[in-house]
Amino acid sequence: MAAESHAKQSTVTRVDDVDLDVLEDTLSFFIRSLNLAVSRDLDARLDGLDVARGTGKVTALFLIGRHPGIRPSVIAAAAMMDRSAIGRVLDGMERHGLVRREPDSEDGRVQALFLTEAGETLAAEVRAIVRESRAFFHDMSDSEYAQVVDLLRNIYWRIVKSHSGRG
Amino acid sequence: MAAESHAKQSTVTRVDDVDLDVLEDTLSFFIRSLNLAVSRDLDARLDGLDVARGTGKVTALFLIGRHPGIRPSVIAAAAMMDRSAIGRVLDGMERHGLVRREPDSEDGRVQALFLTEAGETLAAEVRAIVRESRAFFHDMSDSEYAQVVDLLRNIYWRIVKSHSGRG
DNA sequence: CAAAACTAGTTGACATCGTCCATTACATTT
DNA sequence: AAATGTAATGGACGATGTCAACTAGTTTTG
Repeated sequence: MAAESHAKQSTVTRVDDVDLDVLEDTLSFFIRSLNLAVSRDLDARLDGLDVARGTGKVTALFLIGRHPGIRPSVIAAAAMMDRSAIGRVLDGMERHGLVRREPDSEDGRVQALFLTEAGETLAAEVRAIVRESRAFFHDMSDSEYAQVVDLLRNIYWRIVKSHSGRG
Repeated sequence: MAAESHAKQSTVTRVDDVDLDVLEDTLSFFIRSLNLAVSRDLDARLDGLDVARGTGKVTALFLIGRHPGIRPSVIAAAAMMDRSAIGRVLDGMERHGLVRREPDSEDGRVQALFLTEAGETLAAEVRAIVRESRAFFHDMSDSEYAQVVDLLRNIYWRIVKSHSGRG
């Protein structure tokens, strides 16, 4: 479909002139490399806020805030992470006094997660910052932004659901 | 713009019913979490091929193949990575006999990178596999896929260029 | 020509992350 | 009561990205 300029090779000195080969039309490449840029940007905005570094903390903060009593495994699934990884994230957040873990009343294996006062406050701060992170994509129009979000959101939910159904 | 259902909280047991709060309309969230899923998928496809794990190896392979004599710092910029990180990636590829490093004839500080025979062969294999990775997004139509790629590609190049221009 | 400033690449230290595996505790099924 | 399955924890491991310090070569400046 796309223009496959697969012919000549040439040495380059500046990134601007680089040819990415197949990667030029590969969504996963852009997701993977933009992930680095986006994470750096978010980390900078969240600097000093107890939730910097990693997608897990922010996701956990919002999910617990929105669904008090939620269990760790649900957060793991939504963040596309391992249960043990989320466990460690929660350890850190508990240590920082953001999260409280209680045994679930119905199921003894399960933990129920709640935000502390500090957690609620932080969630509000972070919510504002996350909204501001839209600025990183300042050269996209609102409709373009909404378009990409819609398409990626669909993929996201398909994957999340397919992993919750089976294995 | 988007439906902000910011009111009620409720406990959930399944991921399917989860409300992501602001993240639901946040591009960086989907990029960050899809990055994990996409990387897992690619790693599985590349299993055993000397380039599994990490975006760096694949990017380096294609860039060197396309631009023989390219320098490490250009690859670093294109992969949105640190120069030192790329250096380590190249160490590994050199150890695996995929890449050759030569001193640049014009500038003594600079290295010129080339693929070995094995590198060329691998690049061809990986090119095919990367094309197949389109299957991961099988529930997107070709036009939707092209749409997202176009939009993300623009952002990608803006960031790459802005980082090459200044600091 | 000499000193200063800059650039390319390497190296080591460090924190984080994701994965794998074993273990404990509890539930549900039979 | 026994077996199977699920929730969470903990340790070990490898890979990754970042930062700062260092070497070496180049360009600029006076």
